[in-house]
Amino acid sequence: MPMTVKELEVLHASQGHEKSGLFSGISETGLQTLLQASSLRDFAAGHVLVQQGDKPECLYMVIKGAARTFRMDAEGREATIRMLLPGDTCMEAVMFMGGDSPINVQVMEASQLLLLPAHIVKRHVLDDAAFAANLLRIVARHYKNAMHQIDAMNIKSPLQRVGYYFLTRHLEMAPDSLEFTLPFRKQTVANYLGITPETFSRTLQQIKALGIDIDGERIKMRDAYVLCHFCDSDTAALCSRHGKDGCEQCAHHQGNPAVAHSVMRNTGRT
Amino acid sequence: MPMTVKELEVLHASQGHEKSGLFSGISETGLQTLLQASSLRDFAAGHVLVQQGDKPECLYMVIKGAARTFRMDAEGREATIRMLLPGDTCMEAVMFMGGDSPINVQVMEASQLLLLPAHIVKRHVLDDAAFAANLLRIVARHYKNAMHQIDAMNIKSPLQRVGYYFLTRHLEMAPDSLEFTLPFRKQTVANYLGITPETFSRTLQQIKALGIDIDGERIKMRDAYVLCHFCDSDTAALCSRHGKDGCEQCAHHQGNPAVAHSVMRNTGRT
DNA sequence: GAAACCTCTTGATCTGAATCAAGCGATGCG
DNA sequence: CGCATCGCTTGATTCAGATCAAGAGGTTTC
Repeated sequence: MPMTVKELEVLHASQGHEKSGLFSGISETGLQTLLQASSLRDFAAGHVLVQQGDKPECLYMVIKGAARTFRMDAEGREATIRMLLPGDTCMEAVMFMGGDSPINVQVMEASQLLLLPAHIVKRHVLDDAAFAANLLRIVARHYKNAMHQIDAMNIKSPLQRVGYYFLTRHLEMAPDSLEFTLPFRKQTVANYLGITPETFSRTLQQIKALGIDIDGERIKMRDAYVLCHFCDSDTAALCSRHGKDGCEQCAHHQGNPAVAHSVMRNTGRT
Repeated sequence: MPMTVKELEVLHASQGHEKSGLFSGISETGLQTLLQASSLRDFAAGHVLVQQGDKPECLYMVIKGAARTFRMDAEGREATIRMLLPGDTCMEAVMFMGGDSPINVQVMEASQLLLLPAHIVKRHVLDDAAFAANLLRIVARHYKNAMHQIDAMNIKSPLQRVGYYFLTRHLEMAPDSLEFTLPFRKQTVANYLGITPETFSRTLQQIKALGIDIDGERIKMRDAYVLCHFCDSDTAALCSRHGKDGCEQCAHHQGNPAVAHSVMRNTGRT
């Protein structure tokens, strides 16, 4: 089921917020090949696209709406891996992992997605190094994000997790504004951060005390530097204010004797 | 500093335990190009190869010894991301993330590593789709691993984490034996699992009660099915005993009404 | 327009892992 | 040979976040 002309138009219109770069730099004919094989479909809120254990059949790109990927244990408790907004893709990594899908994918609101069959993607990777490189970049970015999640869980307190999440949200959504919104409902964000909705709620109270106004899903910062406490060396690179005067926190990123020192301990056998 | 003939021999000898498949399926000339540009070096235990914030300069492959990748927060606390044994590579993903390295890499015992300069790797990816596909597979596998870590932290109790870790160790190291060893010292494993050494130690006591004998770093299972409790759908695919009679636990993987049911709740707005 | 529902918030209690603090047994060194 | 060191274990205590329970505010439904 190739796409109709109308659908292609919709897709092109969507390229504006195309963050993933899945198609960037690839030849026009290559793009045509891929799009011919794809289809554009609408899904209702809550629709489950992929379940753990399914064979990965498609790469999904969110055109309109939102989705999430998550894992579930035997008791039915969920750990959110990623939350997707328009332009984001999922299952690109899964199809190269080998074996069945380790994740569930669920549409979170009425959404429109582009579906690209897995066998097409796999074949095209071997034909087109630029496409392969794009996928590599995307998967590497996911991996980076996963690493952040890991150390957030291992290391950070709820306040730090939420603060860091706010910082990345702010930088990604509206770096020039003192205001941004939560792109998902609070319980979803809480699960993504690995805390309960109750704890999330209480943590928001603490955040308010730092000078951030929270009104429903609207977050208003008193000034541009209130989130600097939560900045780390990765994130600093994305922040236009990094190193400026107001950013007191940044002092401890560059030299960071604590790091060098701490790394040097802890040698040892296998 | 290209490799000497002798070093090349060492490398080829090492291909036996080459898990990563970094070079599999690529042309002989391509391989030569890559190896010409690489070097083989020895490092002492504890040596830090990369620190957070460094520019990624090399891809590292462990030939002999062991290494680990980890992140550190401002207070100097560490979260281990991966632990590398011979044949494993690191920094392949980082060089495609853009920006500085979000991780530290440290050699854990006297080790020999292959160093492949980042600019060579990046260039070769665009020349050789097979190489790009190999990298994609490797990074995807890391990502999968990271996802396991995430849900382990989010969801699982220490007992479940350790059990799951033992299961994967067992399947990876010696699927046909009732015995395997911890490849790292206990405090390192504990950190990888996101728990303290004390908790790890206590958890091992619980594990013993399940019929697993722990003598230092040697782990002996009473029978092949004692770890089945910790199996999940991902891991089942690797387990030769999956579905056999002794594997009672597996019953709940196939139908798994809990999963289907639980997924269906939890719809909702953005 | 009232009732039912849903999300989020707030409060009280409980639990389990971190922390603090010894103690044990190997290994290495003077 | 005895002492120090290191990795691990074990015990006691603490405390943060989960859980349980209730309530407030907003939206949908009939």
